[in-house]
Amino acid sequence: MSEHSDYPRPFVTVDLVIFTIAEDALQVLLIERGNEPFKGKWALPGGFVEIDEALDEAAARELQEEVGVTNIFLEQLYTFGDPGRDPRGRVISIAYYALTDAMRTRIVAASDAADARWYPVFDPEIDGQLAFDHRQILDYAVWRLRNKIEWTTVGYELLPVKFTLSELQRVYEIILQRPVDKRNFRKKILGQGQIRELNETRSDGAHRPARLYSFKKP
Amino acid sequence: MSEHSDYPRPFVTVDLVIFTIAEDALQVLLIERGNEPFKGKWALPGGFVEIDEALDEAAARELQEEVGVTNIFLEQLYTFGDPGRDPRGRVISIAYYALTDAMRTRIVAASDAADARWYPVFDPEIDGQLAFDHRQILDYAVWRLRNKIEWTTVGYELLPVKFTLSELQRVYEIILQRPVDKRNFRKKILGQGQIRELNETRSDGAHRPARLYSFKKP
DNA sequence: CCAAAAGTGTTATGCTTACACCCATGC
DNA sequence: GCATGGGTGTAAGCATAACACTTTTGG
Repeated sequence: MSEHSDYPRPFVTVDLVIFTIAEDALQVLLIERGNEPFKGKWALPGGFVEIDEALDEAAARELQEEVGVTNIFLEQLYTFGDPGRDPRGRVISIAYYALTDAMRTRIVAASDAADARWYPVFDPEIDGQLAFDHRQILDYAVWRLRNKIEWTTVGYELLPVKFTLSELQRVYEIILQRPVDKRNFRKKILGQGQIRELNETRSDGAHRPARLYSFKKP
Repeated sequence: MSEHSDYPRPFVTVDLVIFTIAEDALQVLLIERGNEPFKGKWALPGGFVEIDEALDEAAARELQEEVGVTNIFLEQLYTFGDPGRDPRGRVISIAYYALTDAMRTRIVAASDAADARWYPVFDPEIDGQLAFDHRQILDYAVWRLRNKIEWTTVGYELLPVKFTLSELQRVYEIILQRPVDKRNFRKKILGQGQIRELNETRSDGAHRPARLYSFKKP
């Protein structure tokens, strides 16, 4: 690095892949674009990184602005910067992904957004509807999430504080898109020692009530 | 994203963690800083992203400029962008890591570099000598490399085209910083089906000559 | 008493680990 | 013939995968 001042400076944004589980599906928050380019298409929420703000802070701020939640799982994913990914100019975007319980969010439309909504990730309806390179970003986020739940405890982040093991198992099945064996699942999850058994049950209709659990925060 | 033109634009660079194996150690390429800030300290090679250049291209170009190699393993690592990481201004850096056979490289000093050299990564000599947040970047790169060699075939990238299994095993031991069982290692590597047995041996002194192998490019 | 989800153990299989001796060569 | 690294197989332990019935509740 020699001298700074004469170098071209691209725009830098953060884009967010915000996942939740709702209606028995993995959902991602998308915003309908109100302006060109890609008017009428759907885009991941995002925004510019302020000059005095860390990248994680920018992502957390966007998260707060878009869905009104703080303090949820948020991790840097990858940085996308192909020239031409945004027809308006050189925009480098640091993508993050976040996991939240759907009930904690309140979706707030962004200023230039005609609409914001949850979209089922694996629904073919979404194909061809994404703006910019956001299909690529979303695919990468799904790939990371799938890997991550196999060897970490990140699945809890999609559920409320108190949950049943069946609910957690369903989260895994929805993300992995394959059935999971009930007994092996319980053995594995309980064996991780990250989950606390509560002295409460939830009665959810005409069945045996399920025991509630919560995640042990470290 | 509303209007572009009125947003602050940080500088964007790529930084490279270039690994090689030499003198029975994992080495990283560092450049002695000739100017303030951090004059006299050692920094990872890096440079600005040109306005019409993809991030991967910028990283590959730096690699070519610094060590004169092309077409080696190069992967995006993480993006570092804390305000204050560079005292000269807001600089967001996309870190990459690369793996190369030491013999393929010819180290070329950068324009403002007093010196460039390989440093042993696990040598305490390196402590406190790194400029900017480059200690953090290096630590993260080592962590990624360690994970990656456990479940991929990336180890080959640090060796010449033809190599012996003992050499490959030593690469693993050096990276993981622990001994590896010879028979289990050979079983695992050969079982991956990514390596071709050559009809050649290398005689390396007063011992039984070792059979040579090469990596099957996909 | 019926329907529906909750809950619970054992066996088989495959993968990972531990471990010790003979082989081929140069000097 | 000796020193040195190259090369080889088997048994034990551990983790993963497959699999079916009983329990508890509301209606």
